[in-house]
Amino acid sequence: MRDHEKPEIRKLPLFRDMQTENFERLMQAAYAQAFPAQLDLIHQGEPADFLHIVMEGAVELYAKWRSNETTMAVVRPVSTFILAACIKDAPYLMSARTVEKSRIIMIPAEDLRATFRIDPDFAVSTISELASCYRSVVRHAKELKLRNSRERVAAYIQRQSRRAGDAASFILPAEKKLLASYLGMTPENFSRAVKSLQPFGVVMDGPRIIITDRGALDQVAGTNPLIDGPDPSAESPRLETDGPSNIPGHLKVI
Amino acid sequence: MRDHEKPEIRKLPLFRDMQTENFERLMQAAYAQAFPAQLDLIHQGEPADFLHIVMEGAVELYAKWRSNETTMAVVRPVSTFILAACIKDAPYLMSARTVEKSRIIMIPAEDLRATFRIDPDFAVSTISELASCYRSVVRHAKELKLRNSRERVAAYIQRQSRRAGDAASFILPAEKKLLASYLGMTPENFSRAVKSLQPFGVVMDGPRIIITDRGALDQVAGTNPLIDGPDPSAESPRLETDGPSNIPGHLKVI
DNA sequence: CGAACCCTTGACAGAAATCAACTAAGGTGG
DNA sequence: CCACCTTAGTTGATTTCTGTCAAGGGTTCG
Repeated sequence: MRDHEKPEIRKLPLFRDMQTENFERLMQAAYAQAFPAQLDLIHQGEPADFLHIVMEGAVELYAKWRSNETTMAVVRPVSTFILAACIKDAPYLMSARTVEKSRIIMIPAEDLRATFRIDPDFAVSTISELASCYRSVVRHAKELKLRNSRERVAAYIQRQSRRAGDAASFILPAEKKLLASYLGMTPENFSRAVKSLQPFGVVMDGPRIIITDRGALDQVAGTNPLIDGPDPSAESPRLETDGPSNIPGHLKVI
Repeated sequence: MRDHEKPEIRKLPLFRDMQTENFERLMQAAYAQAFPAQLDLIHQGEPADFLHIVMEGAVELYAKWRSNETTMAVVRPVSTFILAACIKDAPYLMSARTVEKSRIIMIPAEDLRATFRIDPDFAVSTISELASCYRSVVRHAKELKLRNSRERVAAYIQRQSRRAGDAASFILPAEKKLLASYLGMTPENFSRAVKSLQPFGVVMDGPRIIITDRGALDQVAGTNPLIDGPDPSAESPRLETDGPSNIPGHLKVI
């Protein structure tokens, strides 16, 4: 593990409050490794042996069934993933592959479980992290069930713009087919959905999205904190609330 | 609270391992109340004040957006619900209403949070409970994204049969329109989906489902523990694994 | 008994997936 | 450096799936 990485991990909400001694022990048991793009890290169904942390790059969490495959999330630095499987000592429900060249740290699940049993502060942090993950997936499921594909795309654009500080223009953070899969539609339909938002103030120029009429977009997107997550401008220094959804160590939004 | 209820709550995985003193204190702060059918208990967006426990009856967790409404889960005795919102001290992401006449116990969220900070065993139980909830929603999202409506219905029938001890026949545990909403389709389509399974060994007679050809049904359903949950026949006395999905205190499957 | 309500069925409309064709961009190997 | 190949993305045509609307049978409950 590189020198600068340990303090970065220590800053994550999950590890921030634990005892230094326990943190150091966890880190000693950890492995760090670099992977090229498009490499499979985890297969769904395998036993969960390691908690993973993305230090650089990006990792896609996806699921397969028969011949279908769908993206469940994309994890960016610095964040953990597949925490729940490690805790339950159960098979991974999702597979993971690198989207780009990535640097990953792996902490043995066994050590993790041992640590939250002896370190109450770490246990509390784990509770908080899991509750956030849970709420994140609930939002994802709500979005899938309540919005149609055009509304999902509109809301997604809305969220990204908001994350960029209410920017009128931003670059899509991943390949469009990946976004399409995350949003539960085909690449073709993603393309069409964006195009159909043109009368509502959305223009796409290659990887760039330009919002020309936010009011009209709002109208279609119907953004709602109970689906799209809390407003990142609403500062929430308290641990008890959902953190902003793209801060290091927080949620797995593309 | 009735005399027999406290020991029942104590048996839940969430409360089983905590210190007696802390359990007693939590119970003292709790309210018990009976509600008629179809009564709203919780509205999404409200601050999470109480952890709820269903002692009798059944509670539907649902979500609304614009004019759409969808069932996210049905909780049956004895189980907790909306744990994550309580932990994060954040707004409920889902609403809740009674399906039938129900008896509910409510534990102030504040006391809950205070308790897992001072009782390490309770913290560990909370971690385990949350991880289970998380995995449950991930499965739900996977099912929605990977299976079409007929496959979802087939898999649902498969799960219910398995839960009834691989029974060839069972009674649907809720109104069909509720099941349809949970499975992400309209009541009309649920009806048609079941009918379309007739050539694959499924007959519906009112509220009763009869499986005449399990092999054919398996073929359509493609049941998979990574979507449908672990096999309840696989006994898992260890706390670390996902428990059977309909045992008291465990997951929110209809 | 009437009034809801649930469920089913049919007809239709709309949404989304699939298939096919084409462009553009990026990478590879000569 | 260029020809070639692969891949992402877009668009159109078509099929399939799903939702909507409407009607009717059956049941429950006041």
